[in-house]
Amino acid sequence: MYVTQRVVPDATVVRLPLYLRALVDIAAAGEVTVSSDDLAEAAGVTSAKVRKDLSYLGSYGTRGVGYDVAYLIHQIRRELGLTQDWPVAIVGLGNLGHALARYRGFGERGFRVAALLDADPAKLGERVEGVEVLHIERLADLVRDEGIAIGVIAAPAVAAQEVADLMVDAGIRSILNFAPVVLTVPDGVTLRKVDLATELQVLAFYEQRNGVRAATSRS
Amino acid sequence: MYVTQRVVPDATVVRLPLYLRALVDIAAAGEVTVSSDDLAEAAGVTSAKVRKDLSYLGSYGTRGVGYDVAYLIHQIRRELGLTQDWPVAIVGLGNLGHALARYRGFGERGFRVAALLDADPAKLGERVEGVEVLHIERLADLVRDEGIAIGVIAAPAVAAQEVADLMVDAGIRSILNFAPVVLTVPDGVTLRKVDLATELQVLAFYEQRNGVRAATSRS
DNA sequence: CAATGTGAAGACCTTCACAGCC
DNA sequence: GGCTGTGAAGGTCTTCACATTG
Repeated sequence: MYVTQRVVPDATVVRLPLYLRALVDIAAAGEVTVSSDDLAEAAGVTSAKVRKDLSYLGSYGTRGVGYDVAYLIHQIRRELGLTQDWPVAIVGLGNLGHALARYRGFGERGFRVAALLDADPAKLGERVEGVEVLHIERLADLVRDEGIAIGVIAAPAVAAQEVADLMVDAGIRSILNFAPVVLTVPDGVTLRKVDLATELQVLAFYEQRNGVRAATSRS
Repeated sequence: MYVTQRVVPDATVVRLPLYLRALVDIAAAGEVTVSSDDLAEAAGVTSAKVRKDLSYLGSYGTRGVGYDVAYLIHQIRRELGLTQDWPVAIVGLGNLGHALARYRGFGERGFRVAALLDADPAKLGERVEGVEVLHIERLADLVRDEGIAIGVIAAPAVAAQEVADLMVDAGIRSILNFAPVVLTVPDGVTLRKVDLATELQVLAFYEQRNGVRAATSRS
């Protein structure tokens, strides 16, 4: 058992998907190499940040030339673990769960919606994009049979912690939570959250601050 | 009055909604005062962070006692600009746009969905939660008539920049973008983004880095 | 005595600026 | 000459630790 040593900073990790998307666009435009300046522009960051971030992955650029687009795409995919398919389970098929189940962006990026689960008997049996909605108690089976490693919580806030516990018990170690509630998970489980109302509240703060009097912008 | 220039750090701003939600729960549980320790636990952060964050708003606590829950809720609401209602426009009524339009969490937190817009004639006229879907060209009128200050982009990636431009032209200065693309807006416009596929890619990174333990039977 | 409020220290992240290499 | 890769500097955020206060 070895302790994982951080090589890539967290701040860099969240930008890698951004670079990846920009690079895919650049490749589609027929470019073979790209400079840190151009990639920075496409990703909406500074060129110093691009160079620093990419330097954590290794020395994949060529001085005086730039980065080989196809090679860099490959390296970032490898670093993000996107050379394999990740089966995902979505729990909770209300409005948001349905939208997520139908979202094409997941499949396009290698995340296959392998299971849809709900606790409400009225929702069972329905098919969304060809995947049948099963009862939540089937989760552990599906994790084992489908190799599910990532769970998405789209359940109501009151049920979210219970769903998280079930996911952890079933062996899931990566959870994306959309419920507006603070979840507790054991060490070794990675938890990220997307909080829609919070995003609007943060916008309201800056709107109010800027609205009172013209001020500097944030982005 | 405002002799001191009070600057709330960005990192603190994004936590204020978290504290607010925790405080509302605590108030509902009948608690009158709360310590930084308890609030930290409820919000999933450290108590030092809570005290530091709240100190940017002013000295609202009482040493030896804690914070008055109702008063703190009021102060955070005021700081976030949540003492007023914020009319929101959602542009793009695909899967995600529909889900957002039906999401109750917005209304509960003072964000009223005042307008639904799309460019696709096939979608016009439909009503979601009582709000009619109108053509995107009506945006400027609605911003003026409804006082819309916040725009939500749920349009396809290829249309997102165009939508952002229309929003800016219409006078919107706060934008929440769900399209997986980098947007450019002028100074003075606040832009935040929610990128669903990116969240999963970040999870995949940590899932991979934490080592593929033999917990699942992937072939 | 309990718990806040806050300087100071430390960790982390960003930006600068330029040496090094193609 | 052009552009990467990276130490160093500069900022921002977090954590510590304790003086201060009710």
